[in-house]
Amino acid sequence: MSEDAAVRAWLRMRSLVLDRHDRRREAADALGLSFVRIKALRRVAETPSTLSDLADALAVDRPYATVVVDELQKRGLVRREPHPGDRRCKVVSATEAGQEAAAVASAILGEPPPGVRALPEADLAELDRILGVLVQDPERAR
Amino acid sequence: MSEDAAVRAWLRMRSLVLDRHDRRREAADALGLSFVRIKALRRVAETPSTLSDLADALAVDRPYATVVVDELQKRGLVRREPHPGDRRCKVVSATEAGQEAAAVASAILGEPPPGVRALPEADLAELDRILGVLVQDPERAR
DNA sequence: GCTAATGATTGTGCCGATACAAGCTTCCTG
DNA sequence: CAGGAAGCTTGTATCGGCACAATCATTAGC
Repeated sequence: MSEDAAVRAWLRMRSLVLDRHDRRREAADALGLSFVRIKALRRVAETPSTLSDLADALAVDRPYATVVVDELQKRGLVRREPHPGDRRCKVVSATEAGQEAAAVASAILGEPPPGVRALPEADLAELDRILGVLVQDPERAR
Repeated sequence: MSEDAAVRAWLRMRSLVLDRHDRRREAADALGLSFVRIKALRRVAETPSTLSDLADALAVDRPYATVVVDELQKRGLVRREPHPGDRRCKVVSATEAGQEAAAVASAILGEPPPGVRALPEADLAELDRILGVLVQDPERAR
């Protein structure tokens, strides 16, 4: 029973994010950047990180992370800075322009489906709260 | 205020589906099929459809839908049948093997993150109910 | 100080994702 | 029936995604 609710809820969430309201293409068109690059940009705009960390966050291998950052850097959206304390690392962070671009992306990707805004106040609060629990969940165990 | 909750809830949902619990790769590996192909397979397994409809559902152009179906057919997962009533159309449906493969995919993709199952009964019910409203929402308007 | 781990980069290469153009069959409408 | 619309297929071509292997720079452990 609750088994079913869990699966059903999950499938619904997936459907919403992946099918009914997937605006990734839109964001990609708006910025002229591919999905991964946008994800990388948004990530470093929020928390500057080393190439390795970024690679992990994007779930790609390190060499590819380098390529992605190269591209972003070529466009002046991010910069590489030496890591204080470990000269092997480079810390990637967003430039001014990068922050702006990231904001544009977030505006597009963060815009919820109309139905969400149309929700009764109470439902919205509930939804938000429960999702908050879920994203926090130390389910680092994959 | 509720503005923020809507955006936040949406971002959380996205994060959950796209980052924290994205098992698409896993499904792809398990079946030896790419994302789009799996999506196509699951779709026709549930509701047989014409190539055009499928193309729309996948958000790809028709020629590509043909390619995707070709591949699935070559593997014996789907079959093309003449559309009764319109001989221009082919109706694509899953074979026995296709149904099984689709079930495997669904088992992987439908498995919710552990946190969902760990939710208090009441929260889970709420979540499910609210998401039900959202997916139903005639937000066909993109 | 030497050797092994860690991090970044470069070079190579393959495959999936698609779009676009063109052609064929079938259907519909005048 | 003629002409055009609708649906499928084939052919062509480009591009992004991304892994792998090898290389160089640093750091860390013995």
